[in-house]
Amino acid sequence: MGINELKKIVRAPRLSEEVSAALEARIARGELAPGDQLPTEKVLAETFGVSRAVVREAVARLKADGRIETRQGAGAFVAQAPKSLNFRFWQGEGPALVELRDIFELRSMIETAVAELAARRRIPEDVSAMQKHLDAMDLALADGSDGSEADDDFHLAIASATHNTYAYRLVEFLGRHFSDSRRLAWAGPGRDGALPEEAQAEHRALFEAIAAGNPARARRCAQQHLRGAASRVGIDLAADLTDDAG
Amino acid sequence: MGINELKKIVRAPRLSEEVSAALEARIARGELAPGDQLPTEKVLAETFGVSRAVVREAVARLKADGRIETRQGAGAFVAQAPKSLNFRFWQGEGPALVELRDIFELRSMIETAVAELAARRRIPEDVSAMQKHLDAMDLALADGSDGSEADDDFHLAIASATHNTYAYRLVEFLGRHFSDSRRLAWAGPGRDGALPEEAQAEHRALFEAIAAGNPARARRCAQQHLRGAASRVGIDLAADLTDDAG
DNA sequence: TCCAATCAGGTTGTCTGACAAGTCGAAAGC
DNA sequence: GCTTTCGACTTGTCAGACAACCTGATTGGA
Repeated sequence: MGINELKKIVRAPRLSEEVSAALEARIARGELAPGDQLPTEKVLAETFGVSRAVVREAVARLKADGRIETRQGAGAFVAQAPKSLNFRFWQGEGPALVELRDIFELRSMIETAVAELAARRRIPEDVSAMQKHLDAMDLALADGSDGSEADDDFHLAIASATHNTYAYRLVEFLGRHFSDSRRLAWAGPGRDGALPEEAQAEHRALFEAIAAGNPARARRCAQQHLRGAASRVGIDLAADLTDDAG
Repeated sequence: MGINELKKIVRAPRLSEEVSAALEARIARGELAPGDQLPTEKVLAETFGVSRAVVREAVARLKADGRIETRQGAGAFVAQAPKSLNFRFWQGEGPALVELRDIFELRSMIETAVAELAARRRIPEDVSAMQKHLDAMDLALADGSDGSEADDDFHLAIASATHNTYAYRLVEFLGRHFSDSRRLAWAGPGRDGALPEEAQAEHRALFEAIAAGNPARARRCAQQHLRGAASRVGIDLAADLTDDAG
């Protein structure tokens, strides 16, 4: 019922967000299939009890997400194939452990390949950039501050060394979703343990393999690092991943 | 009416897109650093010579992308680290040919890892699903029809065999943006040549490696298949990718 | 002097009404 | 029967107004 939805939306924090979320839900639920035409902005405004301006902002958001397309004079339609990938890793509390494992695994798949490619393609500028972020992490380790940002930058520098724009963007994308767990690994359970030091050792090994231009070793180091990172948040990645791939 | 037809072809520029692109460029160029406050909507509207509604839509888009954040009463600010969930490959028509190599390369990186994982995890149901799509491609090959859909399904079946939701979704996403070039490989330049047959041979080798549960061979087959696919559209992936990774 | 409450100006969020630009189907004319 | 024209409809844009909210400065008292 539209009325019940309306009641919830009245005087809610961000009207346009509520509307876009409601439309998104309809699409996800299959009520609006790809190719279907959305109700007109006028109808939507009346349905949700908001002005057309709010509806337009909600539509603009979905359009930016690639979920719908609009044609002036014709209407708005559910997009056939979204042009952007929306990994909704978790909403609300946190990810299930199974999902976390999948994510770490995907990350491992990609970053090992990235490390390998970086070892082939890196130029001196890439190496010095990596070195810089590695030093920053050393520093953070020494004074006990948060090195998760340098950690991020280090991995991005590796991705940058592939000289492949899309690989870089994918790593960047995945890294954003990992900022929480990465920060956890820095400031989390192992404050008194040697967890960050362990990670840093892995970082250094990975760095040296890439700097030395050894693709196979870079791959192995990246794999080991990702396994370590996973284990540091309580996930065993090596369960059925024997190391015959290196 | 020649002019009007031309106008039809060249999509009319949306004002809000121009504004958002301009703002995005400013951010990318560093004129607006993370944390900086954007000019007010009023100023932006005057600057670009558009109404505030257009500016708001442009801002809404950047907000949806996570590039900026707004606080009612305070202003709009460049996001510290974009935390968008969107991985947008390109906006508009499609990638430039120069970028195609990067994309094929990324695809190769991912699908080789996917094939390897699929070889470890596949269960009988996965194998029969792959077999089904392989047969469909054989059929399409025999009667000369379009097998690109079965081709898609085959690769998705492999991704599904990893039993990793996110890996599947990533392959699905990449595949969608590759439908054009894949169709090209089927119905394109090699109508009289043996290109589809060549691809099918690669498919079969890949299938058998996964079905046999041989991760290393699956990886090699996937890599060879992607290289073949790239070469079929005129891209040489093996330029600096020696095969010491298998 | 220091601190807290208050106030004023500015900024985003929303509403309303209007017109321009474009689409689509049906009626009108040949 | 076919093409053209027209009109209703939809999205895109504009303008002005008010509400909700934030921020910094002022003001008042301790």
